Amino acid sequence: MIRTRIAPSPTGKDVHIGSVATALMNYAWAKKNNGQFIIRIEDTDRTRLVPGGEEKMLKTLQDLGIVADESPVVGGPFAPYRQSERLDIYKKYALELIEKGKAYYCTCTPERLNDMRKKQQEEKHIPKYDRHCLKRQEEVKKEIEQGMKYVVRLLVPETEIVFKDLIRGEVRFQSSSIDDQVLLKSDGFPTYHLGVVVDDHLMEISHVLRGEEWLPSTPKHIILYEAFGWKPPEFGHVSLLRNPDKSKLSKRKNPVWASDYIEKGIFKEVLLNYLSLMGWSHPEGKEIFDLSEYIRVFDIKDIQTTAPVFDQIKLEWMNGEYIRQLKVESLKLKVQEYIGATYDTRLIEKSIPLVRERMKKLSDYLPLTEFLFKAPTTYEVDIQGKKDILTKVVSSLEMVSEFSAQQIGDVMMGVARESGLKNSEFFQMLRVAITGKKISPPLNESMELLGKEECIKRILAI
RNA sequence: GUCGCUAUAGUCUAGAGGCCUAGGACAACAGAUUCUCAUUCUGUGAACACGGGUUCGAAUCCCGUUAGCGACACCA
Repeated sequence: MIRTRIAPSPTGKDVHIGSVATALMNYAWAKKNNGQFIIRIEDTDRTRLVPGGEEKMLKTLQDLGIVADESPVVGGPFAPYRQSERLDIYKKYALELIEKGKAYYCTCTPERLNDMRKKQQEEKHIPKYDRHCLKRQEEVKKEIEQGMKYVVRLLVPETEIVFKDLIRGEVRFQSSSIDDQVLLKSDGFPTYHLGVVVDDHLMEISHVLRGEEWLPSTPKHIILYEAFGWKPPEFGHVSLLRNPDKSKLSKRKNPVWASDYIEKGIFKEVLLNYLSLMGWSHPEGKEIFDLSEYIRVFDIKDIQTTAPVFDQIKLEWMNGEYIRQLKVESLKLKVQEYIGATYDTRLIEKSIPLVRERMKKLSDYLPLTEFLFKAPTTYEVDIQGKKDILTKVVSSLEMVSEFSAQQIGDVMMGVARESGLKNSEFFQMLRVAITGKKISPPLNESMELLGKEECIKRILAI
């Protein structure tokens, strides 16, 4: 049985797009194999907890269509799915390791640890716990009985750890470079390492696809699995998304929350489609495809090892492609939902065909069509000197019987010819008079939408 | 600093020893269509990091160098 999971920490205001990318792969792998996809919340760091972060994260994932079979919201056979509610479990397993001699108590203070590391750094040694407490366990136990704060540390054995990464192949580490990891913190919460191993085992996770940043921690996890006598899952480490300068994607340099993109008017399906193309490509070279197709053709063995730069330009191009595929009615609904209910429905609907080719994202709609809802108050070009021509425009417009784009165009061509201006000059002047801008949707059609009266009013206002 | 991962155009990628005078997409540039912008269409420039091997033959395999990134917490 294939069971995958993502284990995000609610330390941000929403789900990180990097998490969305790995969630997508885990989800696809589970669904492709008729398995289950699980969301587990790893909220063991109380100092970094962001209020509301978990709810938002869970909701976004749900909205994106990455739906969990088991999670804190829907529950499941291995509940609870929130680590802060599983404290007893971690404690029990930490004690089991101590009994087996695979872990030990430590009462070293942060101060002592700091001093120790400082000294090690000065002597150019790698900072590593000196096992001060390991040699005095009886003493340490007494200290604990007297109420002293303590942690549980993993006793890292002297060995070589070799494992086969699903994406990178064989990877080996010497355990001598690994510190005796803290497993249980002095506040009774587990560290990531304990929590992730215990839960992945208990929840019967078969495949762990996670960010490359975890690769150096994997030997620690394997040591833990061995200490418990458990079979580790398959690991696959996915490359990290990058900023344009190739550093790890960060909010200082890039929008990183899924909601940043949704709020800009990037479609959810586009975010998934684009993210799926980070480090993976469709076997037929297709760029545009939906989630069900992705699930059908996705395979872990096709995941690339190089770390991709997240390119907003290409993301927006893709969104534009989706926009142009939409029917007028569907795009209208999306636009309405995006801009709110205060705009004239009829105008929105009529304007969609005019701007559909010009939009890359929903936030492009309003800047493009503002002039339809409101007369311009400023003009990008000074057309005061063209008043005599504009007067002729007005009288010609007044005579148009059927105020259609076609008729308006015919009549305006006539005025343009008489005006002595080049077509481009004439129409730019008229465009500015009507819209205030040098660039706009097709002018004749726009004028038709505004109606004869409004057009004349706007020209006379110059 | 130590350990690890990675290395095809500005970017995303195809490529699993001969099919590669390296393919596609975004971006750029040029042209066509056009009342502007956009769409659409056509075209152009642009890459196998470097050095050694292995082989009849290497973008593809091996080693080294360089570079980038990541990890070295009572954070995940």
